[in-house]
Amino acid sequence: MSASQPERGRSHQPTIKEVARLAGVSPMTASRTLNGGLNVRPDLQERVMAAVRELGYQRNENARSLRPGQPSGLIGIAITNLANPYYGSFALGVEEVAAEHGRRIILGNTGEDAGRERQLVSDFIGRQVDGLILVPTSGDSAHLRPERLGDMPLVLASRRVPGLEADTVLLDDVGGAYRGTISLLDAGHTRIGFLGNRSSVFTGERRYRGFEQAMSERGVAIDPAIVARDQQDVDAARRAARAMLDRPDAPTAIFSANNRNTIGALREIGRRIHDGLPGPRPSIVSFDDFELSELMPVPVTVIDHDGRRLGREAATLLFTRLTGDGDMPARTVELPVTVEFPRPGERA
Amino acid sequence: MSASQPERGRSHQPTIKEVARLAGVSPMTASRTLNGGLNVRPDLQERVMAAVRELGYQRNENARSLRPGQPSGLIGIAITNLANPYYGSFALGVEEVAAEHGRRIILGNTGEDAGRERQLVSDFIGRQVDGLILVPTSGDSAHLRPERLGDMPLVLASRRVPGLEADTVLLDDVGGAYRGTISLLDAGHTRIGFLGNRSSVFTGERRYRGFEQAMSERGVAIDPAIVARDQQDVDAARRAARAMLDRPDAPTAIFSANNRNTIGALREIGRRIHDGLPGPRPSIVSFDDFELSELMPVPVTVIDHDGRRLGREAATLLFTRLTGDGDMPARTVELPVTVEFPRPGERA
DNA sequence: CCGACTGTTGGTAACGTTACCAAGGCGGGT
DNA sequence: ACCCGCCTTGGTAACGTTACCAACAGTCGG
Repeated sequence: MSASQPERGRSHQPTIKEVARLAGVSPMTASRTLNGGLNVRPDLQERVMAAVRELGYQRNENARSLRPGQPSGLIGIAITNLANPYYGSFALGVEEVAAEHGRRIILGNTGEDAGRERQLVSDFIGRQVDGLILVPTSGDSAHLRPERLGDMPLVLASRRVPGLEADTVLLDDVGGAYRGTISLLDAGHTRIGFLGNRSSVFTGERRYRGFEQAMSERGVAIDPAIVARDQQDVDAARRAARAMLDRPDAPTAIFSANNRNTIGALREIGRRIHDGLPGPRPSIVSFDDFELSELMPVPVTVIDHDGRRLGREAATLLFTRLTGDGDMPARTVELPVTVEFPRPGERA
Repeated sequence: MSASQPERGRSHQPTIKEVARLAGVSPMTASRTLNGGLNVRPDLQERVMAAVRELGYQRNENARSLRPGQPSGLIGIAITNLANPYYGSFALGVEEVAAEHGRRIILGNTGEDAGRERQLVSDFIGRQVDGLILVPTSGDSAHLRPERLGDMPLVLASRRVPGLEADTVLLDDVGGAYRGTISLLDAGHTRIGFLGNRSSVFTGERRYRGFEQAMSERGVAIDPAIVARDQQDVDAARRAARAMLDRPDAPTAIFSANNRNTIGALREIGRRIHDGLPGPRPSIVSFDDFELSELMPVPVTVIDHDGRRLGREAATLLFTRLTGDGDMPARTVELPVTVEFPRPGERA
């Protein structure tokens, strides 16, 4: 699987020397023209530009960045799961800000695999990226330590890495989960189930903490029997929801800490309604928005957040560090989330 | 917005010369070791590898690809809208296959802007990408002509570019739309509305054609009054659906040619149900899947397709061309779509 | 014991670009 | 008229890497 297969020869990209020859000037004059034309006679500039157009010349950025001090103009991004629409938006936000700064992004998908993350980071460094933005996996993170990264600027998104000081953009997971849970308590629910990720997942831990805070603040006990924190996919979430709802003391509301769990829970609820099973039709609070939540057969409150904005903030942090003092202390930006209640009356 | 701000100095990446010095060999021996170690004494290889580990050496891929004939190992991708989950999956598919071939992807978002696409392609070429994969915009495409691209391998995805011969991966838009429409006709519907894109959009045209084919085959007339082909976003789709459903001769079913139109139509239907408005509760056929379609208040048939697979096919076409004969004629792969009916009984 | 061949190593040059320096031309001030 | 300084131009070298060639050591067959 290496890159050693025979490659077809590009039909030859013109170089600056050929441009210079065609324009009848030295490569230096052509280079200066292409870099703003400082101290180049206007008529020569025109000849150079004409030659550029005629040959379809495109500067070789790789060769350019070879010279010391020249940035490559590339930003490396590693994301845990590009198929997740939220991270697609995130990548878009980063791409936009990068483009505004004349940079491009190299993108890799880790699939939550720390080994793949290490490999990607290493490759990015080999391509001389100007900085790294990553949604870190929860595995081994030795490859992100300062002694390995040198002073390569690094921004973490969505999650922190234990023991690593770096610029970070996060959501207000705790606050969002707290407010979502409070809304259930305000509506009179006292038996609330929880679906989420295990505590080793950074956001899983934070969202559970927000849930816990709200419950304890209102003096409502958390029943471990209706807390399920180990679902990674929709089917597991559905099974966990089923187990909860099959209980005689089934919850009247469910807090779901992420999109996968919400979909699973709603599938299970849909099945029960269709099959005419008895038991509560639990309200849902879902961390992560999804479209048409207002058309669900039970009221769904969503805790919404903006992946694109998270990406933009991450890129902004990176460029601030890139253009400013590299030794400033690590900063953390925590983006607000919004709690959107079911539109009144739009639900039965 | 150029890259001319002061950059912080990287703390110096070690070079192969430093590795060689530390290992007590020449740079050539170090280079050979790193490239497979052919004809290098094992003990020297070990010294080199030890030096690599000690210095944390990472080969500079940009310098490497400067030598003629060396591929850069980069694939350029331009996508119209990364925030669209379908294209996120597409990018993931490309990334996976690229990674299997030891390549990385540079990703740009065009936002349906032909000028931006031109800029991205030009930049990708400047970075010496080994190939291009794009979801083309519908604007001017002069920058994609062979005389501009040389023999840079190019794969188009989702859409063709008029007058341009290139490897292409498409969905079976016509067949999917045909089968979806047939399913409505089979269910006894004769008054079917259409929501989609204008005919200048490649998929918009193809999906309408499939719809048309099914209708004419069954001898059912298409009423232009309930055909709306100019909606780009959810709100416009909702307004178009509303106009149709407000008519005395409202359709009893709607064919929606894409996700945005489906969401808009369903929002409008949800509103009417909630407000208790009279009129039909139209069944929907939706080109593009979405989660929880089975929980909608009206039966939804989805025409499903796999963005990741489309991405994998696109990348496969590219690598076939890259490793094989560059002059083989352009190929087109048309991926099948699946028509998923509402799960029987799961709907009222 | 010699020649040929194989295996191993290193020097040189080149990829495309631009920073640095040197040199030439021109204008203005004295 | 002369000199100084600025504007303009081009030559050279260097960035990190590796292909090519040359050189040398060791081995084997005759």
